[in-house]
Amino acid sequence: MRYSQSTELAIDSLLYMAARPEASDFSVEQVAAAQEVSASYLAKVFQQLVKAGVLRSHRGSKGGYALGRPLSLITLRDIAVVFEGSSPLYECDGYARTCSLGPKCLVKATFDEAERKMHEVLAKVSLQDVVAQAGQEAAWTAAHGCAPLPPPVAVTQADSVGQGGATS
Amino acid sequence: MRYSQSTELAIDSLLYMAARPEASDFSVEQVAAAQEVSASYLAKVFQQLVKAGVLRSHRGSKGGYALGRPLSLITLRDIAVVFEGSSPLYECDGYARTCSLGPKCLVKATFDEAERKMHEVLAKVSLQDVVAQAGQEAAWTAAHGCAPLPPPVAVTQADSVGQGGATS
DNA sequence: GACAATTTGGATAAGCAATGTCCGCATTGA
DNA sequence: TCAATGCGGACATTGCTTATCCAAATTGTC
Ligand code: SF4
Ligand code: SF4
Repeated sequence: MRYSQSTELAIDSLLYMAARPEASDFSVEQVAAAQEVSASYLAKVFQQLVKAGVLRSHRGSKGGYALGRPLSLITLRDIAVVFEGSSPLYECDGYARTCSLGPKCLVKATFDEAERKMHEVLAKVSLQDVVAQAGQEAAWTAAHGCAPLPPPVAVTQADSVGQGGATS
Repeated sequence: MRYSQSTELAIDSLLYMAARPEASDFSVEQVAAAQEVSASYLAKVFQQLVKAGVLRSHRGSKGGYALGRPLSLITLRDIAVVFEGSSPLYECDGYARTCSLGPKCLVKATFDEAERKMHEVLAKVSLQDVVAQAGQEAAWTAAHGCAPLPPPVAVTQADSVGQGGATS
């Protein structure tokens, strides 16, 4: 059991956009390049986020994606449920087969409670909390000489290089 | 994201054995028949439980499986980790790619905390708790005329209220 | 209005882990 | 010895996730 890559990619992408409050429309291409994933795939992820209301899309030329709500109203839980679904993690399959215990069963009740507690934690942290903490972190790491995030809003031109043999 | 069928099958099977404390060795065939699954598959599940110490196996003629520990020392968490693994649900893939934040990142920290809380709940409930609650449940449902579990040995013989008619 | 940029949705392939089965071997009690 | 049983490996099947491509729709700009 593991969170899908789509969930992690969505969070990182939203965080990328959240860290650049000045820009209003991000193209899939731009974000995909920053996250080092294919635009094809990220496009699908964004579509799901639009359907969920987390992103707003703007079609046509000069179009792109923007956050659909204030940062403080987008929690980690909101993003997770888009890709992981909201049906219970523990399905209680045996109930349909051999077991005649139902929702009253302590097994099912415990797993549901565990899942609820998990969601409770995720719902308490919004993207705003994350960027705020990242900002403090940035100040700390800057004092030690490492770059905490790809430089904000500084990416404009100067990307005519880069496509050569990357690895090895 | 969902718990694997193996996890649910394991729990139901262990519960089946736990409800019959007199029998000491259960063959795969017997349990598989009760759970209405193939013996082939259940055998694989049991092998993993043996490796984890939850079950003890007894090879050879008259062999079978028995619980490896007292009921009170087998928690739902113990069973879950056998099939779901213990690595974090949120892998933080972007960390390896583009993100330079690490374990200090609030995203990762929050998901880890959520998972920890979840495990905390699961670790608090043992098989003993489940069978005890099922016993109480049995008394309650018996008064209403339904069969809560395939009649184990621990049922009071005081009242024989129409246990005959099984479902069609 | 033509054009370019961009999202949308469908179709679909590739990859991978979970599911499910089979069979020969090892072990053990009778 | 023999039968019953678990063990472990190999394998087939299935379904979901990942990933790509393309035609269509939309929209700003010239
Ligand atoms: S035991 Fe509890 S969890 Fe397992 S099948 Fe019966 S009801 Fe569902
Ligand atoms: S943002 Fe946090 S979670 Fe996402 S990759 Fe960077 S460190 Fe891992």
